[in-house]
Amino acid sequence: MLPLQYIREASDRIADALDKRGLDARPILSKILQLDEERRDLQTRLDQTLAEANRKSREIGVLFKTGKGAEAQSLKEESSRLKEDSRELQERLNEAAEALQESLYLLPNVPHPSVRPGQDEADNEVVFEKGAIPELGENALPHWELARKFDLIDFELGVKVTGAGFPVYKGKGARLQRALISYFLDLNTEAGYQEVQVPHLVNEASGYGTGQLPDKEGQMYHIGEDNLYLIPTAEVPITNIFRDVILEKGNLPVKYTAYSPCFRREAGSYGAHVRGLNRLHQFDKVEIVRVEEPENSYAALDGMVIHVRGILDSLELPYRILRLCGGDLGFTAALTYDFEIYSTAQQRWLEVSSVSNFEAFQANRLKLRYRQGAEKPQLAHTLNGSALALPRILAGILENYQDSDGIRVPEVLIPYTGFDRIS
RNA sequence: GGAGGAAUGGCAGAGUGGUCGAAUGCGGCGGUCUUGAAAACCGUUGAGGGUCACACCUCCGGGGGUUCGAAUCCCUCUUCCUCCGCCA
Repeated sequence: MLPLQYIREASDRIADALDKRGLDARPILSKILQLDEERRDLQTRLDQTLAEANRKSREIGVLFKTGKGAEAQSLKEESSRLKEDSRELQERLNEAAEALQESLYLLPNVPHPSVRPGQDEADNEVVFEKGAIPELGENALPHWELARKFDLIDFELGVKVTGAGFPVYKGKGARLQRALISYFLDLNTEAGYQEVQVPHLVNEASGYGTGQLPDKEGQMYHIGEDNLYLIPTAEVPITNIFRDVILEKGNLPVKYTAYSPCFRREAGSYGAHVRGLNRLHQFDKVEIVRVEEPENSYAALDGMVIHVRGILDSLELPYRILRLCGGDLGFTAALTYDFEIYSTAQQRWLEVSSVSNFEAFQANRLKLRYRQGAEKPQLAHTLNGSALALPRILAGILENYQDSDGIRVPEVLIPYTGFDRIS
């Protein structure tokens, strides 16, 4: 949610920037400005009415105290009348405020100046590419066949226990997965991110706080009986730690990392592109989250990109970095870099990380602020990224590290797996 | 799940109908004193709306009600604590 103050000051610039998303926000913006004015007008009138009523109440109090209770009667009646007026004003104010809120929820974040206009993923810009694509023999297999051949992942068993998209990892497959989680957490903590373990279910307020609600309701699994949602990413519980929080400037930046399973309904996606580990209902991810002061948030974003690059370099996987175009940019993000590794056996790129700056968009919903000394609190900036998402990394390792009779384990992971080869 | 108790400012903790946004203590900030620091003393110290700035309005867990007037009374929800039950 964009700060209202910002919309008042820069609605034209916002409209121009949102064109890059292919969205004409002008009608919504002018409605917001109009509702805002209406709301403020009603607020002023309500305040005046209440001020008058308060004054009379105080007078009545004084009259009673001085034993002139009889004189209070007419004041009581006047006060009652004011109270009735205020009730009506309050109702109209609530309606205006609610309408304003609804309109504000419709508005996505303003793209950063470096974001190009574009329709969809085809218009994303490749800003970096690294790593040789390995030459694999003709009998190179996609990861789902390797997983079956070496008994690493059992997709059918997952179907039996739960349903499609909930694989069972076995033996060295499970161990490799655990090794990756530990490896990522170690690298993140070394880079100054504090490790946290967070709940995997969140309440409604948290869903709103990070922007999954109300826009992406259908993406999350919902537990109706308790009105809780399974997290689609650790971003939700981690960032909501800071809901309704005022941080001291000296405590910024805040850097957290957490491992969590992620649950996504992914309604309506079937077919070859979701085969194997490519897209799951439950997957593992290690997330990094930062809270920054606005002046530093883009430097922080760069730092996160460099950090994620370092992880991919160490795994020696071929990867590229995309700057998302306006049309592909998530609702809450101002700037996003996607990381994709190349799946040699499938001959396609797989997204393994998405690193974003949300500027004040989430902070505004969260009421996440910071302050220096006696200054007025102001909205912080939030950022997050995957470092990294597991299943596709696993897929990439299986495919790119296969040879004629097995799969090598990347050098850096051997201390974590305890074996150097799957065969 | 059953029975009781509680929820107040960064923290602790007063306040049971009338200038209470709220005593007091601790903490924070500023100052006096000091070579410097500590101690002591003085001052200051919640958030949001609104205003050029004031005024003014809202907020004492959330929502609703009674009243001219609610932190204070009533209803309801949530959370926490104690006891019982169940349990990794």
